[in-house]
Amino acid sequence: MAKRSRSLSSEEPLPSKGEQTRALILETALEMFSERGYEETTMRAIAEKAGVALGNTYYYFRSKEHLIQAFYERLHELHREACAPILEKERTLKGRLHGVMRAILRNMEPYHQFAAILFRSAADPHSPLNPFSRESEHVRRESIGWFAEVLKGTRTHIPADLEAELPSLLWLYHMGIVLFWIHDSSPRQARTHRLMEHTVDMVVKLITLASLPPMRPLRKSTLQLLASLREDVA
Amino acid sequence: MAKRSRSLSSEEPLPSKGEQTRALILETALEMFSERGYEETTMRAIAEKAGVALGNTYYYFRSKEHLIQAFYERLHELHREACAPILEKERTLKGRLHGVMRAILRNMEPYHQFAAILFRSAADPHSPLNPFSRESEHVRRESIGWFAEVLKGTRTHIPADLEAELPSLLWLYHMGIVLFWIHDSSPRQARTHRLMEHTVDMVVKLITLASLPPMRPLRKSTLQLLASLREDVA
DNA sequence: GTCTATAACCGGATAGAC
DNA sequence: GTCTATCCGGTTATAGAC
Repeated sequence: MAKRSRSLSSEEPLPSKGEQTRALILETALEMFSERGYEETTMRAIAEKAGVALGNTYYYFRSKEHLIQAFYERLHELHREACAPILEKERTLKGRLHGVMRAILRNMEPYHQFAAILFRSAADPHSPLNPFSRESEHVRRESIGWFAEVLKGTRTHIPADLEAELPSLLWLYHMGIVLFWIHDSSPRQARTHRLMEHTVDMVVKLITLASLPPMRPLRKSTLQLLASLREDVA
Repeated sequence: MAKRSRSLSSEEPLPSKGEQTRALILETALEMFSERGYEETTMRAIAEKAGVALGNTYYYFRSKEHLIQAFYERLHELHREACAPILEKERTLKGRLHGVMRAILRNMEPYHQFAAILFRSAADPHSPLNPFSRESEHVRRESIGWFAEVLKGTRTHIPADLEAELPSLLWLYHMGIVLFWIHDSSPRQARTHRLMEHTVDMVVKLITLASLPPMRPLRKSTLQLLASLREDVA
């Protein structure tokens, strides 16, 4: 998260002035949000602490909500880093799914209080933060990609029709767990972890069951229902 | 929805002046919300159209959001009226559950656009509109009560342990459908209706299955998990 | 307790000059 | 890219009338 110094010849493009200012504003905002809370942190205060003019913060972030969008993307990067080693180590479906889910919950833990705001906006179909929105599409696609990885790395046999649909379904499952997590006021969100562990078990059993040849008709008709429900969530 | 005239001797308490003013403000606000949208309707405009002073709207509604809370309660009354006849007529579990769910979706239909705002706030664990909040407790309890009614009126045998838990679970199921509904942009929310019809079927089959004697151990352990997850959602 | 009128505060957002 | 000035609307405050 620390900004790399400008010293050198790394092959990555060096941050332009604008990128630096943008980063400065974002850092300042996130820091203040977690210290005082979202509502209590005014755009004016962010600008002042960051040493820029109010108008300038709006040059880089279209609205206060967009600062949260930026936070969301950063959280997503944390998830990416946390999931990669798990997907290299674990070889069972259960181990992989459980590992990924636990990593995600752990990453979010410091932001539990603050995340409520994120998901308030996320529930609004018109907000850019809505997980189904165009703005969130990139993040969503990549997340779904991780769940595809979860499936690919195991030796569990899964029929192709189901395997095509499962990544989106697992992503949806993970959103459900996150929704529970937001409302979970137990210490360190222990309840959510319990729910997650039990449901991961159930999900894995269900996948195994649904992959059995005799289940083919039921599986087909269920997948058909899903197809007919899909908007462009993919 | 029309305000009864003051003419008479009905046994209901006649609305006091204050109640009339309150109702006037609420009617005006809801009308404007559905015409122009929530964000576009200012408190000043509501007050002006209702012919009261701005301060007076705040006398009756602590905030703009509380106007939505009032709408939520009104919607709940619509649901109550729509569900009662269904629970008198239908005698099968499937018929009752399906009827109730369809009635709820139909009632909400005119407010699809507008309901997004409601649920944006509802997703915030700190908002009074959150379905798990103290302010929503009365409405939630009554809703859960309807689902208890759905179960009681059938001849389907359901073991006591499951029957105790089911109303809350069905309520949760119904919240899930509503969540889908909010994000459903298909004409007349046709997708949601399709989802509802299929899942009502599945839920009924699942209940029947879970009620079978051989399922007792699995049922018990699942109910135990649920108990351990419960905060005070009841 | 119900209501009016008016002014002010506060903070998110925008316009336009440099 | 950055700034200052301004707008706009939710909310609050005040002082007084019925």
